[in-house]
Amino acid sequence: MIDIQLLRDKPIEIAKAAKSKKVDINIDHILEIDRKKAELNKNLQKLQEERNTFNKTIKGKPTDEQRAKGEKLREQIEIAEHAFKAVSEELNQWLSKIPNPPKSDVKIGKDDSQNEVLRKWGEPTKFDFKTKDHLELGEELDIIDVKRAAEVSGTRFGYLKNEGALLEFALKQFAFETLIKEGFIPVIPPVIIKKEIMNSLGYTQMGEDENIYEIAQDNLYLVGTSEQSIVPLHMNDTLKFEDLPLRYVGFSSCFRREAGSYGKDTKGIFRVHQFDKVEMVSFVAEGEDDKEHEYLLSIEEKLFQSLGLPYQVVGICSGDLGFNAARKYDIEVWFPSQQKYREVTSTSTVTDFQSRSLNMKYQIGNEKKYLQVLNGTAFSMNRPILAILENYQRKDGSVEIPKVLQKYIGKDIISSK
RNA sequence: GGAGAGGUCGCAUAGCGGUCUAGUGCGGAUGUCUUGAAAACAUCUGUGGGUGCAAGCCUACCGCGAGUUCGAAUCUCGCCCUCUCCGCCA
Repeated sequence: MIDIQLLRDKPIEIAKAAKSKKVDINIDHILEIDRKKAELNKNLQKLQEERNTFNKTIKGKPTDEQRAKGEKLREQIEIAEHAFKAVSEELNQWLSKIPNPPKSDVKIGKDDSQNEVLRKWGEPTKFDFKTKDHLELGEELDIIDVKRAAEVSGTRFGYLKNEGALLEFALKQFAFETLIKEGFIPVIPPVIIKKEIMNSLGYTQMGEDENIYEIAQDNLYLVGTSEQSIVPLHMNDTLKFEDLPLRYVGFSSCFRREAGSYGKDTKGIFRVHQFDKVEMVSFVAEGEDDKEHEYLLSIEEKLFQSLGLPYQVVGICSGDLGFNAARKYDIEVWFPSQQKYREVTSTSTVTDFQSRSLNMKYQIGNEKKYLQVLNGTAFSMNRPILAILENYQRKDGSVEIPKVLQKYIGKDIISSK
C-alpha cells in the first residue's frame, strides 16, 4: 500500500511513477476523495462527542425525552458513519491500485525489451559436438519424466528422478549452507495462505491474480513464490532496530497457473506449475534497502559463479516491474539449446510497500518506522538443474556434476543407466 | 469431523449493561534519595485519526465484522484464532 501522505505531498510524481509502470491513476479524483473523507470524519467525530457528552448526563433510567434525543443522535451518527465508511472504502480501493513507485535509478521503459544488461560473467559455453537440450538429456539419463507427469497431472508438470532429484537437494543444501554462514535464518514456510494476506502483499493487482491457484472451498491461496508466506512471518510485529537486518532463507514449493503463457517454453520442465525454491527475504531499516538489494544480488551471483554457469545481470525497467517492486534485478543463465540467457533468479526491493498493509515496524529509540522488505531467489528449481545439464553435457551424453555439488550427490558424472 | 473452554492496553490478570476517561501486579522510562548501584518512593508508560506553536483537548479501537440499546469490553449473530477431550491420521 502506498503512503497516503506521500500521495498528498507529491501527487504529480506518484502519477508519473505509476504511469512508468503502465498504470493510469486519476490523482485529482483520489485526492478529492481523501479530502471528502477528512471532512466526513470531522463531522462524525463531532456527533460522537455530542453523544458521549449527552450519555454522561443520564444517570439510571432515562426519561422519554432523553430516550428520544438519544435515538435521534444515534440515527445521525449512523448516517454519518455510513457515509464515512463508504468514502473510506472507496479511497482504499483507489489506493490499492497505486503501484509502488520505481526507485529513481530504475530505467523508464515500456516492457522487457527495454531491460538493461548490467554485466556479464563467463563466456557462453562452447561445444565441439552436437548438443542436446535439457529434455533429451533428462530423458536419456532417466532423470526427467514429463510424459508420465502429463498423464498424472497435466501439462507443465514433471518428475525429477534419480540424480535429477538428488541435484535439487544438492542445490538446496548448498544454498542453505552458504546462506546460513551469512547469518540467514533457515525457515520452511507454509505454502497455503489466506486470501487477505495475499491481497495485503500486493500480488493480486495488475492482473497477477490470474496466476494464483485458489482453494475456493477454504478461501485460501497456494503461494506463487516463497516470500509470500515468509514476509508475513513478521506481520503486526515491531522489531528492535538492533535486530536488523533480519534475514531469512526459506525453502518451499511454489505454484503458478501460468495462464497467458500458452505456447511459451512448452518443452520440458523449464516453465512448470509447481516448483521448489530457495528464497532469501530481508527486513532492514529505512535507508538501508539499496545496500541490501546489492547484497542479495551479490549472493545470487556468488551462487551461480560457484556452479560455473555463465550469466548476465539484468536491470528490470519500470514497465516490466511488478506491482509492489521498486527495483528488480534478474540473473539470466546461458542455455546452449536456446542460444540465449534465460531468467533463473530475481531480486526486488519492495521498500515499505508491504510493511504498511501488514503492519510491520521497527523501533529506534521512541520512534516506530516501517520495515523495508527485500526478496531474492537463491535457486528456483528446475532451471539451475536444467542449466547444469545443458552446460555440463559431454559428447557421450553424460553430464558432469559441478564441483561444489559433487559431495552432496556422491559422484561426479551422471551417465545413462 | 464431534463436544467443550477461551481471545482485555508489552506480559499476567480484573471487569459480566451507565461509576471504564479499562482497574491491579509485573516489566519499561524519568525523577528524588545515594559516591555509584540496589531498595524505597513519586510521576509517566498502547495504536490510528482530528485539532493546536505547544501543553493539551477531541475521537475510534477490549480478536474481526454486523446487530440490540438512550448507552456495549460486558448482550445477540457471523467469521478468524487459541486451548482441552473424542475420532481419524503422517
